[in-house]
Formats: sequence, structure tokens, C-alpha cells
Amino acid sequence: MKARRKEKRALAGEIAEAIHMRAYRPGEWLRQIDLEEKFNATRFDVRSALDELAVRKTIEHVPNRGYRVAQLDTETYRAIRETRVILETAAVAEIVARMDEATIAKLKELAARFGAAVSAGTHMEQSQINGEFHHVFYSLCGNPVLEEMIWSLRDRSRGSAVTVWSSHESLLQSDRDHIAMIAALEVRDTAGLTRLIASHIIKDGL
Amino acid sequence: MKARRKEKRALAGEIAEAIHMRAYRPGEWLRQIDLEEKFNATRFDVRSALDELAVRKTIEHVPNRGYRVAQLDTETYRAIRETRVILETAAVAEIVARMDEATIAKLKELAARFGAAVSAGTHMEQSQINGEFHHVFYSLCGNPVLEEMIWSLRDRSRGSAVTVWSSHESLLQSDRDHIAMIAALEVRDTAGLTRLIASHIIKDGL
DNA sequence: TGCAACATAATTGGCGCCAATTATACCGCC
DNA sequence: GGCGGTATAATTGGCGCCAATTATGTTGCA
Repeated sequence: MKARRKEKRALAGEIAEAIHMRAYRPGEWLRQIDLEEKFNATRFDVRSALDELAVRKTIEHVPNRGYRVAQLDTETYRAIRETRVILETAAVAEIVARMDEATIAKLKELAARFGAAVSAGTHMEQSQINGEFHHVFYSLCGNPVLEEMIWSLRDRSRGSAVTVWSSHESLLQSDRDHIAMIAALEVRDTAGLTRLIASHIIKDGL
Repeated sequence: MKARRKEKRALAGEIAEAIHMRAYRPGEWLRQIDLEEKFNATRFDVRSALDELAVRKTIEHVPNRGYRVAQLDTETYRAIRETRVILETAAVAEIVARMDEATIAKLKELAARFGAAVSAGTHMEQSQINGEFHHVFYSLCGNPVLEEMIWSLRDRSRGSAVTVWSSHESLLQSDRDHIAMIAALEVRDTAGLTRLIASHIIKDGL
């Protein structure tokens, strides 16, 4: 069965998710035939999705060779992190100003769920909850364009040479960071939150 | 004759340029057949280019209706300007630090050419020189990713309701801004340059 | 045994056709 | 004369085929 209609434009997202999940590692070639079968899509859909991801710099296109997962050199990786610091710290001021009890509660819940997922969840659950946490956090800034750019850079960070999710240690670190961020946010410690986020990014990129 | 081979991927850029030149106004539908003839391209190429521009948010895609030039509501426009201020002012510090005599000279030359084009040049010349000026300026920041994001937001600003290039007055203002920017850069007045750029963006968006 | 050139297999990518959908024009009806 | 419904025209968009290109395997030669 090939019951797809709405999935048409979502395929790019699915492939991006797979890359994010390290199903395809940086530098690896993405063969169109494999993707057709894996995602049960037509060749045309696969190509569209690949083109979109290439525009977003998630993957790289080499004429007559195909598409491969982007591999960031250290220079570009540094540039991305610097830009992320600029954007994410700039968002902090607005986030602190717009914060409310309901959102704090939601963040706390997500942080707790992340903590649980770290010890007893799948790779995908961890990533999904983590994404949700950061989404709720940054949507607080009240600037959809800024939020979108933060998200886009976050995606591009995946192709780094430094494997972020590989060790259990970094997951625990992320868990601690989440809690620290909420604490700073609760007492409206703008400077502290800024410092926290900056070091979080510089440290390893997530 | 349809001697095209390299243009394949450049078509999106050409269409973007045409939109930038106001050949197609915000909200206007881009008919694929027209574009085929106008740019002497195949239907497939046109569609690829339109898809790319849609991903970049330069145009908007409506299923079964087609593609139209993005029309920014005031809220989004405000969000873009705010984000531009964040990015472009953040770049200033690095730009001042990396500035050198040769670049200053190049900027002066471009500013002069822009001034000349304002009084006696075509619409396209003005835009091209202006783009070159800003490109040289921001490439100084030494962060390709940051530069690329600045450029991308600058592109998206085009679809604003406020027509930037319409009046001769705003062109003269841009000319004055260029000169003021160079002056501030020359004496390494970081704070002044930051203020200049911020007000430049807030004012009308270019 | 190593290497180069050729043959073969696998993969990408250009392109056009036609169905599905939407806009337009026409005509009859109220 | 206005309005609703239908026929027609225009436009978009899904999809597959096959040529062009690149990778792989093999054979002959030094």
C-alpha cells in the first residue's frame, strides 16, 4: 500500500529526522533507491525532499554523484556556534520578560521527562523531548523569525565531527543544563541565563 | 537557441533578482508558463527554482494554485527587522576589528559609485552596487554563516508593504548612510557604527 | 603481481506527458 | 438585469522513462 497524500511535503522532515537520528552519518551518501523503499515514496518525492534539504544545508549535493549528509569542517562548525550564541543569547532578554508560570510548569515537565528518557528511553524519545523543550523555551521570545533561525542553525549543527549524543555523559549534562536554565529563568536572572546558554553552546553544540 | 547548462541552478537566483527588482510585486502570482518563456527555461527547471525560493521564504506556495511573491504582514516584518538588528549589530564588533585600508578603499569606491548611480543610473545598477557594498562590508566579519543569514534576511525584507526603493529620497538617504558607515568604520567607532546600522534597519529596512 | 584499459552494472538526473484542479466565460433561469 | 450553475479553457503538479554519468568488475599485458 502506498497511502500517502499529506506526507508529500513531510518527507524532507522525515529524512532530516533520520539524519538527525544518525541513521545516516555525516559524509554518507544517500541513495535515492534506498530512500524510495525506506520511506515508501516515489523517486520524484525523494528528489524534491533531497533538494529541499540541500537548500537548507542539511545535506550536500554533488552533480552526477548524488546527495550526502553534510560534513562540517571545524571552521564552519565554529562559525555556526558563534552565530548560535549571538541569536540565542539575544533571545534571552525577551524570554525572561515574557515568561509566565504556565510555561515554567511546562518546561519543568519536559525537563523531568527528558531526565527519565535519559535513563530509560530510546534515542528517539530523548531527541524528541529535548527538541520540544527547546522549542517551548525559544518560542517564548515572541519573534518567530528569530526562533526559526535558531532552529535552522541547531539542525545544521548535527553534521559536526564532534558526536554530541554518543556518550551518556553528555545526555546527563544536557539534563543538568535544562534544570539550571529553568532555575535561572524562574528568578529572572537574565545575565545568568545568558551565560548558561553561551557556555552550553560553546561546550559541544547542543 | 537554448544554450543552458550552468544556468540550471542559477535560475532561482535570476527569479529572485527579478522579484527583488519588483518585476513581480508582493502577492503577485508567478505563472510557470510565463517564467519558462521569460527565462527560456524548461518547466522542470522553473519548478525547481520556485521550490527553492519557497524554501527560502522568498515566495509562497499554495497547492493547486501556484507560487506567489511573499507578502509580509507588519508583524513578520517587525520580527525580521528585529532579527536583522541582532545579527548585523553583532557583526559590527568583528568588522571593526578586521577592517583594513584596502577594504575601506573598496567601500569608498562602491559608495561613490552608488552615489553616482542614484542620480544617473538604472534601477538595477543601484541595487547591484548597493548589494556589493553590503556584501563587502559584512564579509569583513569573518563568519560566513553569520554573513549568509544576514543576506538571507535582507532578501526576505523585500516583500514588505513599505516600498523601500520607490522614492528618490530614500536612495539619497542610503547614500548618506553608506558614507556615515565608512566614516565610523575608519575611526573604529564601534558604538557609533552599531547605532547607525540599527537605526538604518529600523527606519525602513534597507 | 600490479596496473591500465575496457566492458558491464548501478545510479543519477533531465524532461515531457497527461490527469487533477482551479479559473473563466457563457447561458439559461428566476 | 442579476445570479447560479454548467461547460470550457488555462494552469498546476504527479510521475516514469531513458539517456548521461559514474562506479565496479574483469581481462590482458608488462
